[in-house]
Amino acid sequence: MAEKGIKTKRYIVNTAAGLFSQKGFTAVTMKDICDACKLSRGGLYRHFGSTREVFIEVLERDKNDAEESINQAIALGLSAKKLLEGFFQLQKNDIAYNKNRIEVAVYEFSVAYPGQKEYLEERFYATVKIFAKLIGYGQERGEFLEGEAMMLAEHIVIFLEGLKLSSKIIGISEEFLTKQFAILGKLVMR
Amino acid sequence: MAEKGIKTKRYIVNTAAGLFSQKGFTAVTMKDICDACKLSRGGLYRHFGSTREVFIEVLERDKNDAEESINQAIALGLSAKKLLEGFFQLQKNDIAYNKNRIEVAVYEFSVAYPGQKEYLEERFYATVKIFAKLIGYGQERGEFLEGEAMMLAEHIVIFLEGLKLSSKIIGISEEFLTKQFAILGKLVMR
Amino acid sequence: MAEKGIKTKRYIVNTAAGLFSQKGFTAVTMKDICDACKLSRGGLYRHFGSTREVFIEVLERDKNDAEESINQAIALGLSAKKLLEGFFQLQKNDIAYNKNRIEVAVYEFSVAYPGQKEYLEERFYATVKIFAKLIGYGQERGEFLEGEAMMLAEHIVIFLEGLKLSSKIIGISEEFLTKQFAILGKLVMR
Amino acid sequence: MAEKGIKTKRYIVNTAAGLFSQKGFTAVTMKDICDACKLSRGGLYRHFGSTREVFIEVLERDKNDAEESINQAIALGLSAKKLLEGFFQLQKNDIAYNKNRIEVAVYEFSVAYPGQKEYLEERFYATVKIFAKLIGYGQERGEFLEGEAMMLAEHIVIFLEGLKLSSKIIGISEEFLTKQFAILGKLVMR
DNA sequence: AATGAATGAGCCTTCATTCAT
DNA sequence: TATGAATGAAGGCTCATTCAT
Repeated sequence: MAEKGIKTKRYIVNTAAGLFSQKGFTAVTMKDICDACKLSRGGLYRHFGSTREVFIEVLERDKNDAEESINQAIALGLSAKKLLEGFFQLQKNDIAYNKNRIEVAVYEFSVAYPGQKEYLEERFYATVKIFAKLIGYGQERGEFLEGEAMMLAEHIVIFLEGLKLSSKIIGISEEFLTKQFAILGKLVMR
Repeated sequence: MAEKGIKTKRYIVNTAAGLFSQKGFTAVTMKDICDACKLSRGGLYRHFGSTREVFIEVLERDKNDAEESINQAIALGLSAKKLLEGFFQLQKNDIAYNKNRIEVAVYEFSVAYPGQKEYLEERFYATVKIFAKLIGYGQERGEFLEGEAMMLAEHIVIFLEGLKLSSKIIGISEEFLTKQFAILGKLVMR
Repeated sequence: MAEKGIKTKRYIVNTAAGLFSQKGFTAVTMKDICDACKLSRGGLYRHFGSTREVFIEVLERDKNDAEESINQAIALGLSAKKLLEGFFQLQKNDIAYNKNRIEVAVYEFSVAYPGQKEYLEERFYATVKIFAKLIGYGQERGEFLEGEAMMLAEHIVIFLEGLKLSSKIIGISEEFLTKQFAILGKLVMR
Repeated sequence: MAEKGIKTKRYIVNTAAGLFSQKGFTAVTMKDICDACKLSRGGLYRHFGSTREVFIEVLERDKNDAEESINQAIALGLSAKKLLEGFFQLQKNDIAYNKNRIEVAVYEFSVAYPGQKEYLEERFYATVKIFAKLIGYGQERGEFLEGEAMMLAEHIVIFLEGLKLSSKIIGISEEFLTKQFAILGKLVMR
């Protein structure tokens, strides 16, 4: 049965995701992953041949399913403002609770494997497009200010990356996050 | 003579700064620095005992001398708008020409040496304060919109970190930078 | 049913023989054999516990059935010259078509398992004896030159080993082989 | 001073030559060489990056200086018979005292690094040429039988390879060697 | 100050081998 | 019989670090 192998693989990816979030890409070794998974060397290598392979799988796992949810919301005619605020709330939680901050690892990865740049660029723009769609939707409904939706979306995504990066260095409170997202909101909303 | 020693030290720091910018902190080894400096093991160790020591020296070297220049500008009563645009131009150049993007290395460093967090936080806020001062000055002169100068300054610095990070992954044109800085400007200027 | 098991075993031995011929003994791993046989680890281990076991089986398989054929030929009173030339032709084919060059693997095996030396020595002399018998037969019939048949047989076998070894390193043409075997022939035949 | 490094390098090559002679190429690991040299891992790697590098150096070291000695002998007008017998004596000693039997390692090496085949072929023919020269010289002086000197030389070299190979598997006495070399002599000498 | 030889620790990777299914 | 997951040992390789010169 391949069942068990797939389970182990999923388990490794989940465990490794945590490591990459904490320590970045370069600092995580196959041994770290072994230890974290309580798996022997050979056991790990049966599933992944390098941290590169594990990392790619982590990115795949995280592939945004946000797009779908936004399409649904738009189909239902929900308020763009509410939607955007909902998105911001998700990000705030991720940052406040230290989840999903894999951005720096992604950067390190792009340095270590320049050949993967296109893949990472695609990943960046996938997120951008979701925000752009949301902003365009808000503009159509008259809820948001006019402006180039794409540029604004890029601005937001870039700011979020900076925020995730900085949050590892400076202490960040709920209040701080609220204020910063309010600034972001002013750029978009009426 | 200590003269030559100081020169060598400066040379090592400059060379290492390039390495850290390119490869981050973790990926740079003492051997890398030896090779890049064309210096023997013993030669390097005479000056620095670890990559940590070298890195701190790199950060010290980069300590912002921007504060001084801003104080002078304020004393001279120059336009806040011009000043801010000048700052932005500097950042644009740094990014466009691939300079000074040591941010990710700083992050990695903070993970590797959590004990240095305060030092890094201080470094972050040093930059923030410069922007805050500039914004406050512009508000006093009525050139800038009202608002919490500190928060806005933080927003700008965080965005810049994100931009420096992203610029390593996605291709960034002059035009792109101009538009993004324009968005930033709208947050501050009338 | 043991039937299928025996078939699989034979299949493994045949496949492994090719590997040993190509790569020698030491360089072949159980994993190599698994892969070459498209068999799982457990599947292979059911039949053989180590490369040593597989190799011995390969040698057994190759055990010269030449002896029998020579006895028959002698009983029939065939020409010794023709017989020897026939043998040489077989060897030429083996070398020209890259078959059966397991000699070096045998050597490596003797280093890895010194305890098997007697077995290998026996194997060597089995071949020698065939040639000796053939030479003795030719001498009796007056077709061959006088001389110590045993020594000549050893000489031939040693030369053949050298030829098989060298043929892996230097390019060897049909013509080259013909000339070399002619030299060998001169030692024996009138 | 590079002095010490060169000494160590030479020492490693000499020590490794013994290992390769005993165990062949594939079975010798970098660790084996470390242990045999009583050198740490890093210490060995400072000089050689792989067994391949060490092995090539071993072959270089062994590059035949026989050519020179034969040229001198010919210039002095010495007896070809005596010379050939001298050469044979050297080979007998090497085999009897277990020296210099690196032939199988060479073969294994050629399998492991097919790209080095030309180099090895060249090495083979260097030895052949020495014998060919000697045989040609003997023929000129009327000491040796007529015949293609090159072919005979190849025959001798191939036989020697076979002998070195076989000597690892079968027990070989002085007497045995004397007889075998006598057979070889008959091919050449009057 | 600087060189480069050497050590030893640590991670990488591949296998032989076992075992539950 | 056969599969493939898992273990642990062994060897490869790279470094930080020290030291004699």
